[in-house]
Amino acid sequence: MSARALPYRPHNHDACVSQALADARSICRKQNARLTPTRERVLELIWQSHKPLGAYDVLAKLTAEGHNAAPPTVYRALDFLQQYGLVHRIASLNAFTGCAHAGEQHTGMFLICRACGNVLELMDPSVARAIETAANAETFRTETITLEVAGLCPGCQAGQHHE
Amino acid sequence: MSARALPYRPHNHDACVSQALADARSICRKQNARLTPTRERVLELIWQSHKPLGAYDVLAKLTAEGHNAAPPTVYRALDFLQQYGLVHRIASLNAFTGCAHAGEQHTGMFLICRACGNVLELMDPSVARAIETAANAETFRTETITLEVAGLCPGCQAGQHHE
DNA sequence: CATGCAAATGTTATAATGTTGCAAACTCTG
DNA sequence: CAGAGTTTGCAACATTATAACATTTGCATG
Ligand SMILES: [Zn+2]
Ligand SMILES: [Zn+2]
Ligand SMILES: [Zn+2]
Ligand SMILES: [Zn+2]
Repeated sequence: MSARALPYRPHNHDACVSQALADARSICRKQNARLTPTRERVLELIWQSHKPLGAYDVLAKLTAEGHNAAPPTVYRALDFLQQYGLVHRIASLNAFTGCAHAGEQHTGMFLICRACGNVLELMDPSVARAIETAANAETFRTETITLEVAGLCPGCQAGQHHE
Repeated sequence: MSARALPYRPHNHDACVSQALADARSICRKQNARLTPTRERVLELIWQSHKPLGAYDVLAKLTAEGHNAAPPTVYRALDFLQQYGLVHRIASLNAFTGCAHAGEQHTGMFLICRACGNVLELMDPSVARAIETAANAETFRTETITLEVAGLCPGCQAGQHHE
């Protein structure tokens, strides 16, 4: 057995967040994209949760800390972050999660625990290949893949629901 | 080359719809589920379009034909139809489409054309297997899979956008 | 047939999610 | 600094989905 994936066991999540922000700054710098304070703060808020955050969750957090924000503030920041591959939108949850493989070419596959709400992003080339093959067989030109798996994470299978 | 899949070429779609309704009646009868007039009409409206319909599209059609319907009317019918595997919800579109393999055990994979809006539902065991394998490797217990591929259908790759 | 229960529907209101349009402020460049 | 392009503030609005409660319907049973 391999060790449990990071979101499923205790760890210094502040370090994850710092790393993600550092990566984001680097990615944006390379592409001359402006990671403005609001955008960076939204990214940070999203990373601070292992569970995907809804746009209005983010909005509430911004408002709570005195930021004068409206829905477009958040949606624009999220659009930017998605565009540069820093966050993903989880369609089945109407929520957003930090990309665990920012900068790398990948097709996100999300394992979403229905009990604890945590999400693990996988990068599995063989899944991506199988999907491509199936689409090609129909002469379909693939552009974006939405792959979200709902179920029970290791922790919650045992009944011990964790945060 | 195999022939194009059904939605991508002209065919007698009325026959598709009739068949789908007949199947639905049979499936419901077997399970003692009541395919009431409203539920059946919603299923028919959804099948009559190769493009997924939003709940409010369905509502508008019902209203247009004199049915005294409100949002819950439609959402309840859709919930029922989903429960018995007669329609699928496409999360990335907030819309619903008739299930092309009702009654069969399957993981739906949807090819969604961003140009013409048509959706083709595939049933590909090797894709399902690859996803299961990847999830199992993380000790994740899969319950439901959302797999939606956006891109260009064969017709629209040539530039000839069709209905 | 009358009664009673459960499932289904009607009805109104409201919640949750996402967008448009325009003006003001900011940032970079020459 | 002037001008262009980008980002933000702000108000209104659009779309999607649900809650709560009353009413009706279908069906089994006495
Ligand atoms: Zn990612
Ligand atoms: Zn869990
Ligand atoms: Zn199906
Ligand atoms: Zn097309």
